[in-house]
Amino acid sequence: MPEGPSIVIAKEEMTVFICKKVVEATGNAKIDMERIKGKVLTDVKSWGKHLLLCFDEFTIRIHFLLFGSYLVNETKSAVIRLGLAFNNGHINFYAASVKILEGSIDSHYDWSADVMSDQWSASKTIKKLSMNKEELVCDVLLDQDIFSGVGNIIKNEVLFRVSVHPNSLIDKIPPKKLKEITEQARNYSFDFLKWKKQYQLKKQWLVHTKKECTQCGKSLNKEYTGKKKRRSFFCTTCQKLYV
DNA sequence: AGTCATGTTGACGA
DNA sequence: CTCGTCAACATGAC
Repeated sequence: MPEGPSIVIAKEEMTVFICKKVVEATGNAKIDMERIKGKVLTDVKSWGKHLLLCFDEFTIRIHFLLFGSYLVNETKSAVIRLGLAFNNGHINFYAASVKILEGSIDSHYDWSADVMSDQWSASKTIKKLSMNKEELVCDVLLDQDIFSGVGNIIKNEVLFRVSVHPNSLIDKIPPKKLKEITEQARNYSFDFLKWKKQYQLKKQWLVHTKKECTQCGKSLNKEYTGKKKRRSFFCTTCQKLYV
């Protein structure tokens, strides 16, 4: 479920409930269910991996972490974290992090950081990169304040696309290359969205979980890289290391 | 059947 | 105070 494009799909599935009143709010989430009951869902938004259910004076923030899931107009035999019933259907969330954000949603998020947002800004992203020169590119791509919505799959695929080694230091990557990384983080995210909708995301992976390089045929490296120690798949021949 | 993973937070100690 | 490390959460794919 987790990466940004998947949250966009979730958001799209839930727009049918906009302007509808919550008839019943249930589940074991540690939030005030009574406060939600009777309120009208005013909008459904997303910021990176956050799914945002907006009401007049507050927003329910859903984060699926690694194992979270949701069902629209369906139910499965699992503990419901949050269940919202409307007159035209219902949503169930499972194993997700649920939090209430007070007041205007704009006060909580920098929309220009979200790679899926129409307010996304390449120039602001590059500015943030210039403030993180001592970091490795594999860490920076996973930094949600810089590339909100990018997850480990997108990280690996983007680095392969632009031929950059995950252990490259931001300071040593040429500006033109940094721009390419930034633009591809967004481009790949939209490809991810398209492929996921066609149920052929995995089929499109060029490095993630792969054994051999799809470009040169040599065997790929699998390492847990950077401060974040997330697994990276890369080709030492095709992906240049900037240090 | 056991291992691992599209993720994040908070506790703890150095 | 800041940094790094680790546990915790919880589910499905292989």
